[in-house]
Amino acid sequence: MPVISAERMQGRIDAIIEAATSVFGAKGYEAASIAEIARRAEVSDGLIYRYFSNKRDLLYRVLEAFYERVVAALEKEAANGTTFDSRLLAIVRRHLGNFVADRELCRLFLSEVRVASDYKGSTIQNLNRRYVSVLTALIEAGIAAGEVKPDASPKLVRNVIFGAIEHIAWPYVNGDGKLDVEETAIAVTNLICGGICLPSQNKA
Amino acid sequence: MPVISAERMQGRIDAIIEAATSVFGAKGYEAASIAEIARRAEVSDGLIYRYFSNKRDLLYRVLEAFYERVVAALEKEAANGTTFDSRLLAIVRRHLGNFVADRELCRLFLSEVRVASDYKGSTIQNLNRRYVSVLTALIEAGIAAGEVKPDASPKLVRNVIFGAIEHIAWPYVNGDGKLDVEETAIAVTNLICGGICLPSQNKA
Amino acid sequence: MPVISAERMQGRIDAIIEAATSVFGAKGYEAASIAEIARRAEVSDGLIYRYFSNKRDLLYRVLEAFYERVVAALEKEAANGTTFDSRLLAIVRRHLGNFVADRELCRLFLSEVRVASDYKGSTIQNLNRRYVSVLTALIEAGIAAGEVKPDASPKLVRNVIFGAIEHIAWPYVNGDGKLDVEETAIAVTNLICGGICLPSQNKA
Amino acid sequence: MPVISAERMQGRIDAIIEAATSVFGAKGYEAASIAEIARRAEVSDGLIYRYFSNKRDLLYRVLEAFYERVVAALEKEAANGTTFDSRLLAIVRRHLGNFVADRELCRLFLSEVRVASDYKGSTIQNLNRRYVSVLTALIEAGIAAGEVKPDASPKLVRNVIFGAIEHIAWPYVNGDGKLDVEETAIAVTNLICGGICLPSQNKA
DNA sequence: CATGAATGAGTGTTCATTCAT
DNA sequence: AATGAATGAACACTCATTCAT
Repeated sequence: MPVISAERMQGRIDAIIEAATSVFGAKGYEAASIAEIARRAEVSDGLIYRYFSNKRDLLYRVLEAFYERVVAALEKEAANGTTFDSRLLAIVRRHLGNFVADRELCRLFLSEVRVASDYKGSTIQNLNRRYVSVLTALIEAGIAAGEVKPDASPKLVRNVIFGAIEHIAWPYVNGDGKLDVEETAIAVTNLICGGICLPSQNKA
Repeated sequence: MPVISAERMQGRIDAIIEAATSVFGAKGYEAASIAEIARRAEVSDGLIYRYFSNKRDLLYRVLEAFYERVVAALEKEAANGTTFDSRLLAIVRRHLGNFVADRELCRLFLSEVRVASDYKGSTIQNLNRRYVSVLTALIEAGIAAGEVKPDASPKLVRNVIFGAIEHIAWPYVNGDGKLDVEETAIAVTNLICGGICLPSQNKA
Repeated sequence: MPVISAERMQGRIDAIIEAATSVFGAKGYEAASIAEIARRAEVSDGLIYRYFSNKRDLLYRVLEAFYERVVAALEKEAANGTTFDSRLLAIVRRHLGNFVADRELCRLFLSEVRVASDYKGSTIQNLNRRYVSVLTALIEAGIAAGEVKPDASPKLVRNVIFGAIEHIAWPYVNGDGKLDVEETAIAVTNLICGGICLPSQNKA
Repeated sequence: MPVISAERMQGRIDAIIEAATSVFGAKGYEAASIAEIARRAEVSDGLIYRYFSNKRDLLYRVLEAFYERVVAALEKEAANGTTFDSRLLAIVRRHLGNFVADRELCRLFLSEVRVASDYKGSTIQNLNRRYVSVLTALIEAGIAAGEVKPDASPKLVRNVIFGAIEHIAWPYVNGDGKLDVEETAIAVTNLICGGICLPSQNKA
């Protein structure tokens, strides 16, 4: 029988995650200190270790909370739309939009987590798989519906699209340059759909 | 009149860079210690600071040496080929090949440098610009030659291609999975050239 | 609600200051190491940094504790006495006595602090000002009472007296020679009061 | 038979001392580096060790050169004058003047040497003894001539005077405040000669 | 349950000095 | 004689984590 109520406990956890989100976001993982997070959450240092096993775990939980939100939104997004083109555009637009809406958290993910050795096998990686599988599914559906070339590899296409978008968004995420979501989304979608080569060239 | 010959001096520098390459590669930047690098280079700790201004500088110099090599190779590669397709394939193939040939250094670059705050304005960034400009130039040439759609944005295309390749290569670079250079190069090149959508779809 | 009692906390601080006093006193500031101070205080290195912001701060706090004691004693001393002569003698005697009673701390102050660039504006300097102002006030009172020449500059006189005493005490403080407090106090006081020149000389 | 001429050797030594004087003067002993001194003297690091046994020795030689100059000047000064008063004033004036003329070297001496453990028994201390003995001799002469009270202790008087002057000059030497040599010299001399107490007081 | 005092491992960097060339 | 490359010891400070209170 817990001495504090489940609600209060959850409130504590949420407060810590919220504080950690802003401190990690503002300073990065290394430069952030548990003491500062505790202070901001109005909690003692030690309490953090009751709910999180260590600093790294706290980072992951911050990003999990974020990723869950983002995965849900993408999955919902994917339910809409009729044609392949429009649905692809919607996914690309939303993915790009995430970088703008949550720049700090995206930077945290790209620079501190995906690149780290403990990423493999983590909950975050599983969330990432769910996230990207939305696009894989769309492509498979596109093939089935005859909208996408039957010999396209869904996984390859998905990697090309996400890789492209992240590469394009990174300078912005890293605090350098602007990012026009709509324009970029359309350009990327068109490129992926139609390719860059002139048909005449291929015939020649 | 230097007390040691220029050759010996260069030998020292090379030994340090080589040692640093392997230690940084094996442990990552943070976990690597100057003392271990010095030991491996059979040099005193202090000597490293005669040739490199600090640990960070040493990391950059390791990657600069690598990047210079890679840039030169890509520029040479780009000089060959006749058609746009064949030249694009060559560039893609080589870029992918770099990840296989120098996995550790690529990981170092992707995980410790490109993501870091001191990347902007660094010599490495300039080398990176030279590197990617090879592709930009090819696309511009392709447009001029009527091989590439005139409304293609060379910069966007370049970002999509490099982003895609890095995204695809990352799991391998990070020590997970395989990477079939030839197969991947062809698949990516085809996708970029021809897109994924069936022409009939666009007409509908 | 602190985890340890205020007494125990103060005990820790006192132990650190005491340990620092003896280590700084024995080896001087530079040669003293935080590790040794911590060991002697039976405390971890890190704890010192909870109570003191850095090594320099620790030195200052050691001397502040000392100086506060000494200032209070001098101010109390200054309250006694009737004639100017007797009160001046008491101050001179006490100042000289401090060098004997706390040789190590005096040496620390003279050789590591007063001479340092961070002395200006420090708490120690303020304590020093309070300390010396006791003498300035006495001289002003002496002038007001007609015991001291009306054209004597209190500040100059004060500087001459403290400068003289410190100069005389230094060899002793630095571990060389003896210091007879009473004899010296009387000699200095007489010299300051009566000067060294024979009246007949001045008339001639 | 030396491979270089004695003149050239002396030239080297002088150049090193001159360079050391300015570097030590500008940065203090600790912050000065042998490398910088060597660079400024247009000499190799190693050569310094041919003429000076170590960094500390170099500091002492810098100050010896300075002190020899200053001692000679004071001894010459002391030869002039007729009355005790005028000769005392001249010595006090010159001593104060040294702080103004060679502020950096005086600071070096007061803050880095006189306070150090290796001062005792050094050549510098011997020069200092010669320097102050000029004043002792004057006082003894004053006593012999009936100008100074016969019971005045020459050594005590000398210490009071030098202590006072150094105490007064220190803030200026340390880069804080001004120093009016003439005014201060007169005030100090008068105080020492005549004392501060009113004769009437002593009779009462 | 909560606190926050206490721990202590871990390391980049400088520079006086030496000695092979 | 002169050089300057090479050495290597020495240390304050931080902060994630623990556990006595």
